[in-house]
Amino acid sequence: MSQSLSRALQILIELGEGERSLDEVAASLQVHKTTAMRLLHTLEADRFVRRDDRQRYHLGSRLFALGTIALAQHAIRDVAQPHLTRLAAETGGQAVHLAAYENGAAIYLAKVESTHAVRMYSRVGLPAALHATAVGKVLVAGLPRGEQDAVIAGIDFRPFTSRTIADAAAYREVLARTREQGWAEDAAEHEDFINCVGAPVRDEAGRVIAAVSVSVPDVILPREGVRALVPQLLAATGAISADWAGRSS
Amino acid sequence: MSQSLSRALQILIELGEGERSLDEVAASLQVHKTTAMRLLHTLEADRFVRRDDRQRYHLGSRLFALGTIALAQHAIRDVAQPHLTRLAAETGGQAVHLAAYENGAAIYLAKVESTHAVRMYSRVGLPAALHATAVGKVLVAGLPRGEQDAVIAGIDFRPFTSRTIADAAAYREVLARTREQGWAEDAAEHEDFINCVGAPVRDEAGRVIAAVSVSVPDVILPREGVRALVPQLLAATGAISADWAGRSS
DNA sequence: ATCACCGTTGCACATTATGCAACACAGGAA
DNA sequence: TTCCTGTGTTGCATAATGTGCAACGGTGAT
Repeated sequence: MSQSLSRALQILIELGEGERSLDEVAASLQVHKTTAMRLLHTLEADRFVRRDDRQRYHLGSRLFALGTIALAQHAIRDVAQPHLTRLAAETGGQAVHLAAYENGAAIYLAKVESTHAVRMYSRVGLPAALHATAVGKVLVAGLPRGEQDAVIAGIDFRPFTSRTIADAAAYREVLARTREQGWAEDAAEHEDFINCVGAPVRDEAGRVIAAVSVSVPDVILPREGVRALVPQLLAATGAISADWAGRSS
Repeated sequence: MSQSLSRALQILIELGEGERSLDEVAASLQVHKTTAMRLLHTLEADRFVRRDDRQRYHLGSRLFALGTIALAQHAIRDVAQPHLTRLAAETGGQAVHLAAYENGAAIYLAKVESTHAVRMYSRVGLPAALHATAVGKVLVAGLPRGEQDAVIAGIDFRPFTSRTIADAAAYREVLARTREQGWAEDAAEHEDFINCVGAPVRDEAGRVIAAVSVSVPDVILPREGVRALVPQLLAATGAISADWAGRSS
């Protein structure tokens, strides 16, 4: 692992929280300001960061240039989008998400915003906890056995709510049930008062390549009401899977 | 400047052109594969790159997570968007762009696609050459004197077409004219058969903070026809500037 | 089973990243 | 205008990390 590079990446992540001065970056990294400055200048040369008139550092345009490409490289998004939109409409304007597994997390690739006033917070690009979300459970349940073991071993079972799964044994049971029934739920495990159901999108060989979820706050539908949305969810994921298979051949 | 970091950033830029294997990355960087691997693993740990089942490397989700933020940090986009859309409609469905200066280039922040079949290629996040585009000229013309001299000194006057400005002296004349008339043009200097006009968006202190352009292929409108769009362009940039001032106070 | 290819690990040392001291510059106050 | 403060920048020496080598491990095809 490269220490300099890690530091530079931390700078980028931190600038995602807001602009910074050289001194602030150096303090945050716990390095001398000269060290921070050289990293920042290197990042600036390739437009990963930019400086304003007052020498404040911001994220640069290269991030959105490459970000657009990175997102477009997830081709499943284009295939899924119309189905996600329809699913959102069919379920009464609930929030619908598409997510994929990446390096220890479920990453949101697409979303259809809820039309309701009360909603959950999410953003394309943000990771969701594998042990506390419906999409996370679906994605881990769909991993090959060896990879799944490695992933579970790396999970920090930190609690989001009093209902969050607390250990690997309980998680494995949930994964087994997810595989058996073909869908998963998050019953106020990630966020109090919000229930989700999720199901897998598969490629033509049956491998899980993404997950779709519907999220509903308690005030709109109780848990049983959210579970009642599973047939529509499964129809949508089935349709996406079929379209993906049709597209690949 | 940090050599390791530069190498890592080159990896990201290259992955923007498509997936790569470890060997391909090492060959491209001209380093031993162990060196490339360590950089890739560091990038992977923070989700700047991801690996697929076949050990191919791709851009990671952190890029679109941070990219979204980076673009949103350009607050002028939100203010300008409705005006860009209207300008595009008023000019008969031409391509309209919003750009800002960043580290030696004009960076496209927003665009309204042309509704015509024949159009120019551009993408949000991509840099445009300062010497060959209307937005480039507007942005450089609006820089403070000292900064402008430094920027011009750094320009590589490479030709895009036979009409591209070829040296700093000619460029300075064009900048002077741009300042005087309040707009600039690209008369098939960036791309054969495409003419553009551009004008500045200013903040309440009169500083140029962005540029707007209208681009039209010859087959749709000849150069004089594009110039005839300048009044509408100026009305739009004036309105954006006013809205920006109103928002800042 | 063997082979070829490609990713990974451990080690030593070559090279670069780092911090220090000094300097330069800009902005604000007197 | 001058002075002071704060912050970014430069040059140098050396400490530390990045690098390449050799060997190994794993996978897929024959």
